[in-house]
Amino acid sequence: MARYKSELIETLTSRGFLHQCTDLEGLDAKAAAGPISAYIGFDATADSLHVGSLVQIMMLRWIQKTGHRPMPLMGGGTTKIGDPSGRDESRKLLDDAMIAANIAGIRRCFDRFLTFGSGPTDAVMLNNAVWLDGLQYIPFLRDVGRHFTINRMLTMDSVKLRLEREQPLTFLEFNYMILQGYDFVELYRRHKITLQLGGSDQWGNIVQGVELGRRIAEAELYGFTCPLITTSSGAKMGKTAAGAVWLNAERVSPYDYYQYWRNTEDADVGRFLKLFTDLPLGEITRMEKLAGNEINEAKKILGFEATRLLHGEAAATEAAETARKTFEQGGIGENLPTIEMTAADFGAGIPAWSLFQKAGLADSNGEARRLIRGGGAKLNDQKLEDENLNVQASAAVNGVIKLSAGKKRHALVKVS
RNA sequence: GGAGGGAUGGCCGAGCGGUCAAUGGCAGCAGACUGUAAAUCUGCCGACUUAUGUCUACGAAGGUUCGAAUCCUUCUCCCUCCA
Repeated sequence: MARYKSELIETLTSRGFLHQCTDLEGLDAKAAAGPISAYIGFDATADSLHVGSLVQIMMLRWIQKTGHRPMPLMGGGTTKIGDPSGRDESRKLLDDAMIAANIAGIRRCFDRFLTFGSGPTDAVMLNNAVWLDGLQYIPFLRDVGRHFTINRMLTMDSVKLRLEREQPLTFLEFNYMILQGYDFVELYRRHKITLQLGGSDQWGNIVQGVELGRRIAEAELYGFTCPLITTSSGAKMGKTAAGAVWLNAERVSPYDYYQYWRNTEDADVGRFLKLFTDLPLGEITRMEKLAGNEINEAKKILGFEATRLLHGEAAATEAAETARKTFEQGGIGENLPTIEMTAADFGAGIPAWSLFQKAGLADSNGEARRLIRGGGAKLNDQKLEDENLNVQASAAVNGVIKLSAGKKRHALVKVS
């Protein structure tokens, strides 16, 4: 059945991770012959990764699960430059302290998905600042710069698109791909890394690295990219009303994370199960066949599994349970966002719109009013007709007032 | 160095002396339909306890005017062309 010799390539291809590879057969043979080390570069532009990076993280996870060594590379050095790929404007430059803090935050995300350590297949987190910061300009130009032609660089999409749109591209950013290519060679020399993975937008940069390795280190390097993951309706992964879906629990709670996956579009369920969970393919194939209402069961599994990977079994169970109570029983789930108030805070009563604002279901009082006027607000599951309704502390049932904005957004007010 | 063009709400983009809290589109929120989906249709979409009210806002600071996003001056940043 298997089309490939190595478990690694068989897994990655059958689960939908393959977009392009520099030499799929060669890589397959190498992976079948013994453990290899592979890396993916991550920018240190925020203190957490988000769902947009999850495909890459899952690739590293499979690297490890199939007996190889995953090496997440932090762009401590390259973050000071900014990748021009896919953007018209230059990135803001970050200073060292911020980058260090970001790297520490990102490390916590990785801990969930990879096993770190010093064993042969244990992950090690690397930072390209180690070799980039002390780089000497003239030697670098002579050793590395000579292998890059401007002619070639101008044809790279990241550069070409910027120029075609007549957007400025600074020399600083122009150097990004050279440094990324150089990273690969350094990683080969230092850690015997022979495979770079990345998103499809990194293809050009990856190929540069593979070629540079062949030229200056006689290394046989491989590049492998995964497709840019979008939803079936074309939206990029990981963007919601509230902003990016971060992997950090402080930014996005396990419950919200669960809900994010629970609300996946029908057409994406199978694909996402393959990409974002560890479930066996056979099981996923079975779930993909579910149609109509039944596909919701598959979405619950997707939500649970994705949350379990990131936040652990207990948090996933709790999130699923909260969702079940809230949506299927119309009751009160424990994990809903909650604010605390005392009976004294209520005084003679608080207007309904104010309560919605305080509970975080509306950004401003005006928005809360509009929500109620538009008929989208509920208090203890009763539709609110009057935005000025005076809510007393006694409105609490078992010490809790449940507020709802629409069908999906709920919050609790605990009255003590 | 010289000559032009531009900077408008989360984004794109109209407006070019009053009727402008500012047309449109996108995004977002809510309602209907459903399955906590998608698509579609409808409403909302600066803030203020809502008020034919006040305040803040059209790059920044001044000025002209009864009145300025719109006119003038200076400044900042960006782009294009010439040298």
